[in-house]
Order: sequence, then C-alpha cells, then structure tokens
Amino acid sequence: MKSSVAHEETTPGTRRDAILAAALAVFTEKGIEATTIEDIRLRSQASVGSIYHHFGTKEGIAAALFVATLNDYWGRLIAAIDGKTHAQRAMHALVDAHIHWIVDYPDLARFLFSRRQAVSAAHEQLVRQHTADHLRQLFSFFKPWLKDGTLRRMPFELYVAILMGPAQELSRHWLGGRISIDPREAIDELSGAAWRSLAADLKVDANGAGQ
Amino acid sequence: MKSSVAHEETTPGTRRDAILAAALAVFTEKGIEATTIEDIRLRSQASVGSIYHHFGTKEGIAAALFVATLNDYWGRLIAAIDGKTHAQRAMHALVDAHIHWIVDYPDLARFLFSRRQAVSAAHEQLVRQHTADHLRQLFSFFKPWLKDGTLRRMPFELYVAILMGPAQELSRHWLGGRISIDPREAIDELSGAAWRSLAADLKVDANGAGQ
Amino acid sequence: MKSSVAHEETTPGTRRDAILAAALAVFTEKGIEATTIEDIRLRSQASVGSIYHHFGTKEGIAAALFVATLNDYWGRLIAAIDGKTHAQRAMHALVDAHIHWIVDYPDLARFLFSRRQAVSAAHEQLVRQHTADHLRQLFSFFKPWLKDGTLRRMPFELYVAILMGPAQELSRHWLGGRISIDPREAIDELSGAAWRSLAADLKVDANGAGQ
Amino acid sequence: MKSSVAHEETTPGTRRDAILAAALAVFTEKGIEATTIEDIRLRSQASVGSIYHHFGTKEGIAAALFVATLNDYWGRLIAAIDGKTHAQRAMHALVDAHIHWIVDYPDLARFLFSRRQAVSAAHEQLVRQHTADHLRQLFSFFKPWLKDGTLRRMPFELYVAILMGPAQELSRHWLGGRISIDPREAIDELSGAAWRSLAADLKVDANGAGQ
DNA sequence: GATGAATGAGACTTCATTCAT
DNA sequence: TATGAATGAAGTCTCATTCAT
Repeated sequence: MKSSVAHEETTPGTRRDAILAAALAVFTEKGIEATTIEDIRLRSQASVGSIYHHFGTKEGIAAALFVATLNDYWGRLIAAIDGKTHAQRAMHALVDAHIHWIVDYPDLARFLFSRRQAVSAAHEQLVRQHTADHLRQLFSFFKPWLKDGTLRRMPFELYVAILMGPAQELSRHWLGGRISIDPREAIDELSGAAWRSLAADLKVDANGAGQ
Repeated sequence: MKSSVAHEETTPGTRRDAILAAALAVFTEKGIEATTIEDIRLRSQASVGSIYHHFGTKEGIAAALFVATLNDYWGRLIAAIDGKTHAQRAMHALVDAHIHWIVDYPDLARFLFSRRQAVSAAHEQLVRQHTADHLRQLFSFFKPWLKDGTLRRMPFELYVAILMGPAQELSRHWLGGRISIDPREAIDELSGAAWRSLAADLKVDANGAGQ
Repeated sequence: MKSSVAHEETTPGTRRDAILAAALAVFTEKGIEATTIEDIRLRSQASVGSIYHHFGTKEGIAAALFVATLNDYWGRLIAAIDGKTHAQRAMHALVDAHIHWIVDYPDLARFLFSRRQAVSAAHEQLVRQHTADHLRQLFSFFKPWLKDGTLRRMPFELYVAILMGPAQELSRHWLGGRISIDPREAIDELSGAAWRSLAADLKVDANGAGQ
Repeated sequence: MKSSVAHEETTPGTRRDAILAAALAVFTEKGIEATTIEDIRLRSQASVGSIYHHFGTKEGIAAALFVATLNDYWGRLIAAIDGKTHAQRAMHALVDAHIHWIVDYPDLARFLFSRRQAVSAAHEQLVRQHTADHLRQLFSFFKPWLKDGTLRRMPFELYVAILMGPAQELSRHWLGGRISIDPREAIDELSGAAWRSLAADLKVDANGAGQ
C-alpha cells in the first residue's frame, strides 16, 4: 500500500519513497510527535541529510504523507460511487469503500484520522483545500437525488455526518483495537442504517414517524 | 466544569486540583505533547516538584485528567437517559446530552476525543476499564427494548456506532472548526436519524412516536 | 552486624539505628551518591522529616555510618593483636582479623573501602583523626619488635603497606567479585608472606639476598 | 599522557579526544558522579550534542576513558617485564613500572583505581575482558619460574595480591594524600619484600640474587 | 520526635536542523 | 544528491532540603 500512496506523488525518487514508507511505519508505531528523524533514518536507510534534502522539515514529511494518504482515500471513495445511479446503491458503495480502505490499510487510516497531530498549522490550509475539493466532488453525485426528492433535505455537513458517521465511529473503535467484530461484516447493516436515516419518504412515515 | 472534573477525585487537594485545571487549559491550547511541564507550572502556580509529587509523570497528569473527564462525560449521558421509558426518547436524550456536553465544554471534549495521544499504554488499561463499565451501564437501559422487539437486533458495538456515530462525527468537525452550524440545532435531526436507523419496524411508530 | 556498628553510637534510638541500617543496605546496593533519601526512607520505614531530624544531611548519614564502621573494623584489629607477644603471631592475628571481618561483613567492608565517595570534605578531618588514633595504637604494639631487632626498620607507612597490602588487595578483588577463592584459606599464606617480608634477619640473608 | 590514552582509540577524532581529555580532568577534580556534562562541555569546548554523539551517555565517556586508561597502564607493566630473564628482576621491573606510572599520571591512576564508580554494570563486562587478557599475558611471563621451582606455588590470584598489593596499598595512600614519602624511594624496598615473600626457598638466592 | 507536601535548582538527555565535505 | 558530525535550545524528571502541622 505504501507504494500506492507514494505512487501518487513520485515516480523518480525511490529514495523519497523509502523515506515516506519508513515515516508511515514509524508514525504508526509511535505517533507523529514521538517519532524522531533518527527513527525514520534507521527505517529508511537514508541519511539525515538526505531526508532533509527531500522534505525540508519533519512536518514536511508528515504533510506530504498526509496529502498523499488523503488523496488515496478520497480517490477510493469517488471511484466507488462513480456511475452509481441509485441513491441507496451509492450509499452502500461509499460505506463499502470506506470500510475496505480502512481494513486494507489500517496504518494509513490511523494516520489519516489523527488529523490534528498530523498536520501543523503551516500545512492546514493545504489540507483543507484538498478536502474541500473532494467533498464538492462527492456532493455533485448526490445533488440530483436531493433535487428529485429521493433524499431528505438537510445541511450538507449534517448529511455527511449521518451518512458516514456510523461507519467512521465503528472504524475508529476497530483501529483502536477496542472492538472485535470485523467491520466488513457490518457494511450492509451500516449502509442500511444510512439509507433509512436519509431516505426522504418511507410510506410508513405517513403514520407519524417524522418524529 | 474544571471543578466538576476535579470534584470526583479530591477534596483535600486544592493544589492537586489547580494543577489539573491548568493542565487541561494548556493541553487544550497546545495539545498534550506540545505542552510542557513549565507551561503547567506557570498556569497552576505550583512548583515542578509539587507537580511530580502528585502525578509522577507528565503522562500521569494526562491520565488523571482523562479519567476524570471520561467519568464526567459518561455521567452526563447516563443521567440523561435515566428514567426514560420510551426508546425514541432515550435516544433523543442521549444525543442531546452528548451534543450539549460538547458545546458546553469544548476543551474537555477535544481532550477526551484525542484519546490516542492522551493516554499512554501505561494507563490504557485503566481507561478501558472505566469505559467498559459505562458502556455496560448504558447497555442495561436498552436491553428491554431489544427484548420486546422495539429495536433491531445487532451487535452491541454496531449499535453504539449507529446511535452515536453521526452526533460524534458532527461534533468532531465542529470542534475542529471545520463546520459552521450550531450542533445544538442538529439534535432533533440526528436523534431522528438514529431512531429511523435502529427502530425495529416502522409500524410500531404509529403507537408511541410523538416523542 | 548492623547492630554491632550502630551499637557503638547509640542505645536510645531504635529509629536512628533503623535508618543507619537501611542506609548501609542501600549504599551497598547502589553506591552512596546514587542512593537517595527516598531509598533510605523506604527501607527504614522512617519519614523524610525523621531522617533529617536525626542526621541533618545525607552526608551526615554517610559520615555517621563511616565512623561507626571504621571504629568497628579497627576495634577488631586491635583486639586481635592485643596480648600477642611474638611478632609473627601478631602479624598472623592482624591478617586473620582483617580477612575475617571482611568475609563476615562484606557490605560494611565495601562501604569502608570506598573511602573517597563515602566521606565528604566536611567530614574528612574527623575520619583522619580517628584513623590516626588507631594507627598510633597499632604502632605501639610493634615498637618493641622494631627496637629489639626482630623486624626490619623502614618508614612506618611502608611498613603498613607491606604488612596489610596483600591481604587488602586480595580482599578488594574478592569484594568486587573478581576472585573465586575463599580469602580465609589464604590467611596463612598471606601472613607468612608478610613475615618473610618484614622479619629482620633470616640467616640465609647472609648469602646476599638483601637484594 | 592524555594523548597517550587517547592515542589508542583514535586518529580521526580530534574532537573526541578533546572530550576524553576534558572528562579525565574533571573526573579527577570532582569525582565521576559529581561531574556534570556541563563541566565536560566547558572544558572540552564541545557542544552537548557532540558529546552525546560520540559517547551516548555520561557513563559511556567514563567507560571509554576507563578502558583506554586500563590499557595504557597494563601496556606499561607488560613492556617493563618483557625480556626480563630473572624472576627477581622481573618483579622489580613490575613494581618500578607500577609506581612510576602512578607518580607520572596520578589523575589517571586515581581514575583507574576508582573502578567501582567508574564503570557501570553496563560496561563491566568489557572491562573484565580486558583485565583478564592482560592478566593472562602477565602470567605467561611467570610460568617458567613457577615450573622451574624459582617461585613458590600458590593460587594465581594470591600471587598477584602478594606481588603488587604492597605497592598498590602505598600508591592508594599516596594518591589520597595521606602519606608524605615519595613512592619512588620505596621501590627497592617493596620489590625486595615481594621477592622475599614469593621466592621458593632462599638457598637459590645465593646463585642469582645480585638484585 | 514524626510526618509528608512543597520547593526549585539543576542534571541528563533528546532532537530538529545545519553545513562542510 | 548524499553523508554524518556538530549544534544548542529545551524538555522531563530527580532529589536534597525545608517547614507547617
């Protein structure tokens, strides 16, 4: 996977990639702040000087890795939803892609979800830009279903929270080792829950369920 | 709130409390790892020696604070759900308590949700114990509704994720300043989404849904 | 043994003795400088305040212990030589007493021979005084044999070195765990060597051995 | 002398040497435990980082210095005895070399004889290895004289104690400032005492004793 | 005499970063 | 591009000692 992430950034530098891969490994083991350049040096077989030549700063490494990971994650989601014509299937695809990415690359996932530590103020702007782009892209898929009344209308931010929140919550617990069940087996359940929450009109609703 | 947290721990130690309060303040401002003992010393007016006399380690401070905060948070949730006789109302109460706690004590919330950095391996066990106790307590409220068919049957962990995930996700974004809407205005929406996701079958709605 | 040492100093204080005994134990384990008041507190069951009440300073503890130990050691030597009428037997008695004291109280011995660390400048004078007294006392036993020609004449300091040096050297190695033989089995050999070295006239000398 | 010690270790590192020399100087003045890295830094003109880059630990400095000093000392002894064909002369050469080394380099000597403080458990093994090697080498010189009956037979450890103990004891007292006579004037006396103690039987003296 | 919370100077060590080779 | 010695600010923690109770 490491190659997958690095892949989006580089082609020339095998050394650069090695450093990135080593950084991810150590970040995962000890956390970003607790990781030292020396740790990365040992893992990557590169010299201190070399590391600084490529990334300029310890933060630079984390930022490069974070952006690459972010793009990899979102790329997966977008690819999964692309072409889906039914809202319910689209939701299922999103939840499915999310869970699978997390199970496939738990290290990257842990890294990605530690946002606060991962990205310093200096690179925050960069990350927000990328995230905003991805969200806009995702939103464009749902627009039609909002317009044609398939889905409930509500603030977009709330939308995302209800759609991905449960999967996200489950993932966090799983990544933290605080849960034993395999998240992949929860995909249908999570997807179904999201659909029930967001679908505009279930006939039964007519009875008074709108709460 | 600080007093509320400290309150569970002490009565004798005014000094100990001052240190805990100062620690929370600085942890919030700069993050735990970035916080230095010197920062805490300046804020608390205590001497370095005194800090170490009471907590032994920088991690010790974080752990003490974490446990106190955890108990405070869960205490709020449990209190909110206590006595609720309808499942839907119970859910609403939980979401409501969760959101309000976060909005009322954003600093504690940010601290609590940074779990990974906050608690080192050494204290992890302690935290797990507390969390497990609270979850069990919470679970006891829902048991009847699972048995009587009010709610869908699914693994408990999944249950929690679907119930609180959306609220949690929204909270995180809000705490991170990445969202503009007031979470309190989303309570009904989130609560309703949870209900729709978890209610066993919607016919039942017709009977006791008015909320 | 601890009681034996303490015994010369106290009678009233059982607490004082406990502290002294604890100090010896920890000094032995970790070295004086590496020993902390906290270590002594834990071992002695006394409070920090109590320790300071009795000894005033960490150095004070070491000094008290050192003087007591020094007196105990010399008392043993003096007692051993007292009454001996033949030089050779006197020497044997000294070596014998020395070796036995070391084997009986290796902790005290290690402590006593670490002189430099044990006694700070502040107490050095005190120790020198005691040592000088004991040496003078010892010397008084040998005077007659020097006068009557039984023993060679040489500077007193050199005398002591030749007489006790080998036993001392062997003891140090044994205390350091760098030697496997039981020092007690070397007593006769060491004593014999001392006698041969210091006896005034062995007839064979006449042949040219005087070196 | 410092150069002599450092000489065995390096050629490239002038910085490393400077640190070692400075460490010796301060260790001598204040004792190892009382010496701070800051002391060494000031004396050596090196930065803290540089010191740690080379030695890793305060103990590491002491260990490096100790080994170098140990080798220097033993090198002197071995060189002195090398080629001596008569046992008595060999002994004289050893005592002579020992005393002269101590008088020439009292700082190194004080450092070397403070063994216990100087070398921590971590480096003890290293030191034992070196010492064992040197002792074996020394022993090889004496073997012939043991076999041909020139010298008494006794455990090797005892041998060393009797041979060098007096010189060692005198040296310690002199290094501690507790003695006024010049050790060099005691060489013949000490050497003679050793010979008388260890020679097998004195008749032999008549043949090759001329000193 | 005893207790233990409080103090604060100072020790060791780490680590991001620079720079000459 | 790569290397690794050098830097020094800064951090965590220790510990002898004091003092109010």
